[in-house]
Amino acid sequence: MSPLADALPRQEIEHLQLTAKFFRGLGDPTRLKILELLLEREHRVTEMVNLLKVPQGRLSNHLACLSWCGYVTTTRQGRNRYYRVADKRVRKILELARDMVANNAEHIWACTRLPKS
Amino acid sequence: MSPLADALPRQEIEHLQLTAKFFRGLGDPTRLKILELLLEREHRVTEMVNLLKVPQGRLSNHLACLSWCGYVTTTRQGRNRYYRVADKRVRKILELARDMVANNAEHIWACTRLPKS
DNA sequence: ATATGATATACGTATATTAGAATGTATTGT
DNA sequence: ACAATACATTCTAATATACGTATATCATAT
Repeated sequence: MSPLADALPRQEIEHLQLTAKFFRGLGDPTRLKILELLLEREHRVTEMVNLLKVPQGRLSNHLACLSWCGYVTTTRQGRNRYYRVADKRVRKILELARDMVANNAEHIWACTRLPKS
Repeated sequence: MSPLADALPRQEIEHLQLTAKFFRGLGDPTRLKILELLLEREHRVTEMVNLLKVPQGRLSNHLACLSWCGYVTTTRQGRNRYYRVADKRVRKILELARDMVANNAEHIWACTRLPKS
């Protein structure tokens, strides 16, 4: 049962849940770094594994997450799969966030409320 | 130990973690709805409790989260506290997200990978 | 057909986040 | 001072998410 179920129609709740899920796609440092790499140019999985030094399986999971959320698209070429940023809006969102975070760094860092980490 | 610690300088990792935390602030439907309300006009806590029908304590927690992340600011007037959106960039981020989600709704919804819910 | 390279998926566990409920702190009115 | 109103904080249990590791798939080369 959604916490908003008493106040809002189901359709609106679902849309909010969807958007929340969408943003959680950006809520992980590894995925953000992947997007930074892909904003420069497309990459294969192995390239990113080498650059980020994270286990391949985990990277694939993160890539799947980004893909589901619509941040990246892929094409296959032989046994390689190329990932690239799906949309110009991704860059815009990240730039806006970067600016806002720059103004707030210490504050966010100090936050010990709901998001613990 | 951060998963990126082998590949990136500490400062960059911290910035990524900060940005991730910032986005997780938007990763909850209740907080998104709060922001929608506040994009129309400022609100007191009790007003939002009435509109959203969530327990006051929980709403305060979400508001604290939004405040730490820099999405909202507050002022006190007597025993009321008024919340408002802190920055025009908040609206922009949410609009970009709304557009992207509209294009991807079924896809995001179907995602059963990392973010389980 | 088999082996190899490249990528994807699954599962158990640790940790992070949210909900639920109760309690605490200011501020105003009487 | 006392009660009432408005809001914030804290604790615990339930749920969600990321990690670590192992394994599976898929395309190509031999």
